[in-house]
Amino acid sequence: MHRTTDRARAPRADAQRNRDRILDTAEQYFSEHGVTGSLDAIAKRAGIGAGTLYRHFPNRETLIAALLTARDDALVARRDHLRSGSVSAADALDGWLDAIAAWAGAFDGLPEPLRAATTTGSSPLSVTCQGFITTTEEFLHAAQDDGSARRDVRARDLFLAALATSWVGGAALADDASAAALAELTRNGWATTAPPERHDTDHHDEVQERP
Amino acid sequence: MHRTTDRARAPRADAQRNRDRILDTAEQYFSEHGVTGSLDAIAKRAGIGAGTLYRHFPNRETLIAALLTARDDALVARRDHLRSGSVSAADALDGWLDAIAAWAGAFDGLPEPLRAATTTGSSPLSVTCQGFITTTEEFLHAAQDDGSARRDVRARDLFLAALATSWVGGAALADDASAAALAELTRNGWATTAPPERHDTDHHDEVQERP
DNA sequence: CATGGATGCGGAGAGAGTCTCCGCTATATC
DNA sequence: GATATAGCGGAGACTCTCTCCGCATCCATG
Repeated sequence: MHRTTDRARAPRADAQRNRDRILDTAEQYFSEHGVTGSLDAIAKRAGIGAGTLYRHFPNRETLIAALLTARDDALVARRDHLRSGSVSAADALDGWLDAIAAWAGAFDGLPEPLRAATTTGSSPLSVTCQGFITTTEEFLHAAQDDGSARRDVRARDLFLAALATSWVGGAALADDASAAALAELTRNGWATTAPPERHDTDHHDEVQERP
Repeated sequence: MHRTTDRARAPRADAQRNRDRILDTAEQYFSEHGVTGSLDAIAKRAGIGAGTLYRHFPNRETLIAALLTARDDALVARRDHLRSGSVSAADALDGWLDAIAAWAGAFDGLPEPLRAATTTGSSPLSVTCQGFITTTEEFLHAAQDDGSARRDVRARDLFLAALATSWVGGAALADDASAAALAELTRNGWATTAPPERHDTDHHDEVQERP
């Protein structure tokens, strides 16, 4: 035996390089063809063998998750900005849900695996989604506490609604207006006051729970 | 030449029989495996060759559309019932959207091709969807006219929202409550009055269009 | 620098699915 | 019955996912 410590050996340089190449290529390929694009095609374009791709990312979901962690940073930044910003709780929640929808729209077809991940606990995507649901909860509670959000709404459902918004606007040929409309519909849904134009006289006279 | 008339020959009996077998088998298979189930497997289970299946239904979408026309009748019946029923315009719209969501949930994964069909004009599913959007428009207009629905909502978007509801509750392991929540969210979204419990004092004081 | 074991590479190929092609069969008509 | 033909079936071309394993590469050590 040659090693005296039991720390793992440093990762091989080529392995790291290949991983990066895969990620770069996948980012580009998924942008062009959506998240259902061929993985073998990505390997070929990246100039590596299929086996290498599958060793780094055993399945499509893992690859997507890795791709998304890069973007997670942006979302976390947005969260922090909204958190510390001077906007109202309602606007913060609104902004956050917008951010989720935008994030879920990073690639064509992305909402589908995200929804699957929110309902089937065990996958790299699941933990990401779970984290964002928790953040949604935070914003939602704040909005509920100051009376600007209905109390009979759950964070998980708002998250799913944001995903759904993204899903509706999904496929290449979709209609942007529809996604916006669904987002608006959702906002009207959770807000305590039916917004006439947006930011109107807020008479939150009726906030009640559903048993 | 043997025929003197130029009438088309009567359709072959086996063709009709095969078509029916395919439809029956597909109905069953899709119920078990969702609309993405293998078409060749359906052919095999139906006891016919793959070629026969593909001659009758050149692609999955066509098969789905054929399968759905059977169910369309139920939806049309529901429409007529709601139309002539004594319920309020708001309840009619609500009931109709419910019916759409239920229809779109007939098979796992059905919402996806339906959404695709609503945005890409040319397919058998598209015309079906278009028809239902038109009906949605009818119910929506009625509700808008009596002030129970916001005027800044489009029928197409409500249809997509119903599809989205079904999509959220989609995959086998999904959470029924979430689908219900999204439906409720949507209802709160289009109704002019934020429903405290359901059917409350309706003070539709603010109905306005968005430019 | 040399070397040897661990680590990672790559691509052939198995398996599953979609869809086509075309020789043959079953069917409707005469 | 005879015959023209609509329709059948399944082999097989193509695509995609994913595995396996002989071989190349890298890094730690002497």
